[in-house]
Amino acid sequence: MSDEGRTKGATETAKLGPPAYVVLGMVSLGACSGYEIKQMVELSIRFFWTISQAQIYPSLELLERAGLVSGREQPRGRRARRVYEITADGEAALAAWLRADEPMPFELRDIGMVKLFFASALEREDALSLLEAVRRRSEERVKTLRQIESTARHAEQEGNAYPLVTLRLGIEFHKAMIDVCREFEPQLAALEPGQPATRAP
Amino acid sequence: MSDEGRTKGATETAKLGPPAYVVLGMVSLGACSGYEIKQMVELSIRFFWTISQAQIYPSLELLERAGLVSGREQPRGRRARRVYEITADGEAALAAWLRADEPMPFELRDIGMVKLFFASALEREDALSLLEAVRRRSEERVKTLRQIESTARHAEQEGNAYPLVTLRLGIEFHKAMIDVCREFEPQLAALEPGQPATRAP
DNA sequence: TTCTCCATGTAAGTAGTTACATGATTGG
DNA sequence: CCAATCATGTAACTACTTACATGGAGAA
Repeated sequence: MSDEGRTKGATETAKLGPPAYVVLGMVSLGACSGYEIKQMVELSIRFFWTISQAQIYPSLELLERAGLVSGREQPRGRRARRVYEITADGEAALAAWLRADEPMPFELRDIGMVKLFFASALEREDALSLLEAVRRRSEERVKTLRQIESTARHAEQEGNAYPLVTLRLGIEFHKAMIDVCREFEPQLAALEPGQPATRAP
Repeated sequence: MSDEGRTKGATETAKLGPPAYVVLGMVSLGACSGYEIKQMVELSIRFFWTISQAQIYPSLELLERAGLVSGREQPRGRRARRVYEITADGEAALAAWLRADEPMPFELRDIGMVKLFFASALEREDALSLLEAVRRRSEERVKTLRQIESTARHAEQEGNAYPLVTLRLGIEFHKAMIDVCREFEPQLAALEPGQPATRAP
């Protein structure tokens, strides 16, 4: 516990939640305005973390009060705009969060898998289309992620390989899901048409 | 706001959310009491869906009012206990939900991947331990899931193959994550010690 | 007797979203 | 001039969790 720096920063830092750190991280990567942070999230981490606009502006205020970012008005023409930069304290706080060995639960909430789990309540044909729907969803996702790949490779060339790592993580686990679906589809298809999806005991 | 639902079944069914269908599904698989439903969730779908006890009892009431389950008091000794069975309407509603082609978003919220995405703010050593932590987490998860495998195989032998499908889905996508981590670990380790985790442009 | 499990229920709180509200600027 | 985009802010709401509250039953 580094209770060393006892600017009010340190005390406030303790209560920051993941959304605030996400905002801080995006500012550290060069996102200036709240609007830009939202866009950057949509272009990058949206597949494993989302944040709504309504969370961003309060988070920025919080971070500024804690001294982790500094903001100033920088209107574009007559349109109001506040831009932020990360401070030294902010860099330290971000790194401390990244290093912290708190639990990192893998939180998955997937109605698709839930439905599949209960698919014994369906007839074979319907269960098969459910399985196919789950597969197709992952195929779509892989396609989408592949489209982002060039951006991530570009970031890698510029010295930041981590977006590419998380992208690969996403691509590969959806590919794994596709494989499992493909493995079970023929087995299901082999059952008698019109039968319940379960076999008799 | 509530149009005093006098046509029970159809109108009420429309507003059931995922938690209620999960409860319905568990009753359909033989879970009797609220307590047992909670336990069954913890033993099965907890890795892709969770439900807290505080949601279960209200859901059961809702389902019963909608005629999708029927409950009766069945105390064990002097200990109060209400047991439920799925009704024909309930079976139909469950199947209709499973067949519905609503969107099934794959919702993942993973602080581990978020941290990895921002790992360029760390020095090489710390970034490497983060990557290793993400890998170890998946290794743990695979271990846990393997322990459930026998239960799922047993269910398969008894005619319900779907728990095994979802289990395999979980195992394989975590195995994919482990592979990606193992691929990047040596690359990171190859960088100079003490260097920032990013390479120069 | 005391600990753990069985069993239900609810009040209070958190985290997050959607939707609304406002208005400037740019590009076709 | 109209639509899309840039830009901020907030009120109301939903979904869900945590924690508390209660108490019987079985086993050590």
